[in-house]
Amino acid sequence: MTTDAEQLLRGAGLRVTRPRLAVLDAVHAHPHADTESIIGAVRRGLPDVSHQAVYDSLHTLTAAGLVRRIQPSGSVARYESRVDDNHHHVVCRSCGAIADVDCAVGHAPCLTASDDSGFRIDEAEVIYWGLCPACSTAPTPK
Amino acid sequence: MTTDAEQLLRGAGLRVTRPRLAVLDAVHAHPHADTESIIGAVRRGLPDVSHQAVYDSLHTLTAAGLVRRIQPSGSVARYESRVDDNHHHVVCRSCGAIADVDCAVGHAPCLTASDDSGFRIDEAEVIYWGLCPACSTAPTPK
DNA sequence: CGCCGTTTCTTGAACGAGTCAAGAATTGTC
DNA sequence: GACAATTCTTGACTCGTTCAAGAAACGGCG
Repeated sequence: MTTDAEQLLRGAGLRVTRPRLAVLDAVHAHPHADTESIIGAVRRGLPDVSHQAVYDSLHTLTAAGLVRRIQPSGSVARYESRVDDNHHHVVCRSCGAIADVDCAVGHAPCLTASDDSGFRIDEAEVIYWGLCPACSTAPTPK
Repeated sequence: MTTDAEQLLRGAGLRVTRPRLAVLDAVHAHPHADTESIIGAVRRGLPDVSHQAVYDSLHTLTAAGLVRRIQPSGSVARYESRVDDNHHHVVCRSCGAIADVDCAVGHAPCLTASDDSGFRIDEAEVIYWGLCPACSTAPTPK
């Protein structure tokens, strides 16, 4: 496992550091986790990492395209390791649960807007809002 | 104009207050404005409104469906008055500019996920990421 | 194998959008 | 007009995230 992560980092031209390896593992192990959860997961194997190291690592990994950052309205930043496979997310309005959804309309056509206003579009991000199975049957979150 | 806004509020079963009217006007006048801009716009006509009144009004109006809240990753909350017409947004990665885009695939089919994981989906939100015309020709944001 | 320059991490303070809470003012109804 | 309910004002406060300075780790080189 560590070897995997190490190769990913080297492949991206990044230095291999303990915090980065741990962060990469944590994101793989906990898809859609927020930063605080990732800090917790990282510290299980590396008790003394600073929160800042995790923030820095997440930024670096995101910039390198090794993890993806998502942030639905009203939520804190979350991270996942599925990248470059054109999938989207469903978010529960009630409990905030997130699940993956493959692209609705085939391969990657979501990238086509009807009128792009002159923008050079490079990514289409889709978030479906609704209620997860649990909240759907048992309403009234509060 | 005020009459319009007043009818919208009454139609939604909301009390008609000066701050709410001003907020509604401001959102109509400045699509995709963030909260701070809206506060500024509101205070041009109503100098003594508290920021809290604006926050409250925006929440109420959003809950009533009179305005829509959008919040692209890394941005603060923004509001717009186009509701219920199934349009999406393009966001410039460089300068943060936002433009409207009509639904790519016809009427409202974006609401169909390929596999909804058991969620009861009620809305599909699409954000296209790219570079606006200005940033596209003049690169290097920094 | 050990040194060196660069990058990354630690520590701790700071920031800003947004929220909470208590009391005063306003709304709409009787 | 007066009352109950809602909304607004004021001001403190939270929480995720960023900033900044110095210490430590990384990896290329001899």
